[in-house]
Amino acid sequence: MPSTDAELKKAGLKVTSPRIKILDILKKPEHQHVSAEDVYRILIEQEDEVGLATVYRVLNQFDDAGIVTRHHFEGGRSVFELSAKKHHDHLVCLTCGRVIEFEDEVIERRQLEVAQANQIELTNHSLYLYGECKNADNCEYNTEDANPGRFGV
Amino acid sequence: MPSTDAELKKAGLKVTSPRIKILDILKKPEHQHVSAEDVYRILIEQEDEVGLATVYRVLNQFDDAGIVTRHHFEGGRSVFELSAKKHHDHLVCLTCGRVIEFEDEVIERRQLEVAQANQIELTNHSLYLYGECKNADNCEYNTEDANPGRFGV
DNA sequence: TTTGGTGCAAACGATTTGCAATTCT
DNA sequence: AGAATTGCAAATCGTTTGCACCAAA
Repeated sequence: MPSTDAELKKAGLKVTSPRIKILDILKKPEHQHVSAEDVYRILIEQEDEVGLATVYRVLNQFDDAGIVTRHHFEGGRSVFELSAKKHHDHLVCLTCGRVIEFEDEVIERRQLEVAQANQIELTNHSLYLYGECKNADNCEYNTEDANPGRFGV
Repeated sequence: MPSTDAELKKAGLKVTSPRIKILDILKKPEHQHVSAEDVYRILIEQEDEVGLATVYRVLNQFDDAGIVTRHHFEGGRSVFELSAKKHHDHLVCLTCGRVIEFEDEVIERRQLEVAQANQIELTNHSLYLYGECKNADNCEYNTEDANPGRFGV
């Protein structure tokens, strides 16, 4: 895996302090799905002074460069995620906000067939499943990771 | 099918002129997927004076009442559609903005299985397929219905 | 040095809200 | 009458931009 610096260079982006910090944040497993405001808040919490506008700009550049993928969850705001090596969809718990990634061959194949049947050349798709954890134990609600209401319906 | 008036009453909403006009617009087949601004524009075109704020309020009330379903297509703004008698997903042409509704048993079933496997009680889901019409002929781009860029990536 | 990047504040587009005037029941 | 609804303008929210200043190559 290339270093953060190398990744930025490869994307044709100058290696700057804000970009390094933001990319490093996105790389942390606990920050798999964050909004621009989330990133901004995290930066402030770790005492790094980066303007909100810069966060938006950098995130957009990362999106353009293919470093991150932008998602439109219910609720309006954009959520970013490090571009996965592998395609996957999302299962979101509406109670605790936990996001589970999954991939289903059958669904993927059917999507292509549906598009085909309608004479459409599929360029991309988005599938989100929303639900609630069956056992309170599984549910991360009340956990420090919990972000209740964030994906509220 | 109940009259517009009856539907509003059943939803516990007072029968007012703006609500009747908006619901009637939503019922037209050519307005299956419209944004609040779309509705507002249509109202003005047909010489009906209704405030934009009212359009938003009414659309939200309809959503709460289950009369319409709100969608979050790529691009930010919300698109509303008369609640379907039958569940379906969407296939969107990014070139002409045309929206094709479809339903696929296999996909539906797999979704439930995926949720089940992850101990999540599925409450709802959203699946959007984005692509481009294969033949320029099929593509409604340049048609009066066309709304290019509206769903642009 | 030269080109691109950054912060800040103002600008934006979509949507919501406070409030006084108006309309259903 | 009395409660719900509307219009308008001001307020929000998430996001983008103009511009003077600063930093990487």
